[in-house]
Amino acid sequence: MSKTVHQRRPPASLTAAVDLVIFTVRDGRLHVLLIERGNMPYRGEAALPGGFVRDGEALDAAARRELREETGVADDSLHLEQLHAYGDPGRDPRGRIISIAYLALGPDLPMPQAGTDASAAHWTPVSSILDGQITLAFDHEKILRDGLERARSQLEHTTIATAFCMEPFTIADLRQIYEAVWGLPLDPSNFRRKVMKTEGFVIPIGERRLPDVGRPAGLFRRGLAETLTPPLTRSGSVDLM
Amino acid sequence: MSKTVHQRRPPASLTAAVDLVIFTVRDGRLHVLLIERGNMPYRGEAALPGGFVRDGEALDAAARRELREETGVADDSLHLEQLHAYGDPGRDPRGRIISIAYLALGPDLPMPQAGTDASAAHWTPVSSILDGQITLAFDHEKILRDGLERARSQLEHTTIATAFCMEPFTIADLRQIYEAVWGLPLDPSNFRRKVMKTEGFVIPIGERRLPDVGRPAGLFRRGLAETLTPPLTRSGSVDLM
DNA sequence: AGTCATTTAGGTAAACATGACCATAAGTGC
DNA sequence: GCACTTATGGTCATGTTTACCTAAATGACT
Repeated sequence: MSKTVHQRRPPASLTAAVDLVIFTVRDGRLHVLLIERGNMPYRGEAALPGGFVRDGEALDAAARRELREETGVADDSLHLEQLHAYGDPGRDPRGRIISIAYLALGPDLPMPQAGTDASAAHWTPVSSILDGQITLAFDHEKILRDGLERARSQLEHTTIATAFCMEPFTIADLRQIYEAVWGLPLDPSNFRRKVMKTEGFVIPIGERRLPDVGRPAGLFRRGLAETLTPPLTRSGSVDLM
Repeated sequence: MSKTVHQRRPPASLTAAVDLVIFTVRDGRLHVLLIERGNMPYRGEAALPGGFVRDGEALDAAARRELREETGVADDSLHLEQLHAYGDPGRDPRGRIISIAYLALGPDLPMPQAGTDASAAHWTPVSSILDGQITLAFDHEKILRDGLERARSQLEHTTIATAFCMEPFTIADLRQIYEAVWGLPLDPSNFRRKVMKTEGFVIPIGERRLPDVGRPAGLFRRGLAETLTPPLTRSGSVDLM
């Protein structure tokens, strides 16, 4: 047998799609953007937003385009990274479609509702999918779980938690992101110490925000650092339950 | 506009391939398995092993099959994980081919040379690609660099370094894996302390290996743990350079 | 004005982890 | 036995983390 043995079998011809796991944090809980499917299959069911990759279009570009179409948000203001490729035969009843899933993180955005694809989109608490209240079309629950695990891990090692925050933000805002994504309460004092000690994580802008109640909090914007050394460990939690 | 706006553009029809970054450690240096291409394009040049995904074949299955075809190694003895999908138009002159790259880690295997695809395969020091001595076809150098970064990161947070070792192995064997992948010398004493302290990383089998020179070393096999808590940091190195 | 609830901000001590280094153990070759 | 090599174990100063505690700054309430 020669090296070309697998060339004898015709390569499968298929279609590529991108699916997006778009996370945000609203009132202390992690939400994901879901759409209600307007076409068969799974018509009327909840699914991750996504669409087909076009001719001559790069994967990242397709993901950016879908993100823009689904959220109406300017391109570069959201964090977007490739998550995983899903290509099991039979994952889509329409045929052989492999999906490149992307993870997007953003602040709690005003969702444009009219005149765009986003009209069918809803922010949904992630917990309501994890506990089975809502089921997703295709293999989208698996994709969502993988995206959640990636987001949780990224918070430990990188500064992307700031992508969830609208600038300027307070240390408490940032802490709520961690608590929502990890599902754990954190000690405010220790959290602040770790964040402040990491050079370039957040930069004070010298102003303060007056809350409804309590002492005013210092305001910050994102720093230039991308990686956390040392990492923020998930273990340092307070057990309030 | 309705949700189906993007359905009007025909989805791109394309071909999917899997490419493999197969790492091993030989005499203290990290090596990657490369093949010499037998067909156009890039005929005669070095490339990562890989091939097309077949009709009805899952991505992971295609990667396993290629791994077996290229190395002649039993399926489940090597660590295999999906790395990233590469789909830029123009990355392959033959047409729109998106490649799902996989990362494989294994011990220094006896490579079957005759009668298989592996006849064109060679273990190549990763350093000789990074410093430009060897150039790779397609975008395979980018894929290799991504795979290397993934492997380096995985060694910090997981126990997959044991996948590089033939059982039973010594702590020094394991340390050499870390030194080869990270490209850093580590303190033997401190390394041992960290490995032993992590519950379920390695399990002593009570025997010892007689080396050519030096005190006999205790032998171990893989434990059940998959994650390292705390992580093994890359910083704890001895500067011998 | 004074008190209270609330939240931010900063500090402390014990436990723990780390890095650099030293000492001893257990083999081989001479 | 002696020199050499590698494995293994320990020490110690230093840094980090955790679980707290205290103080500061505000609005609400009386």
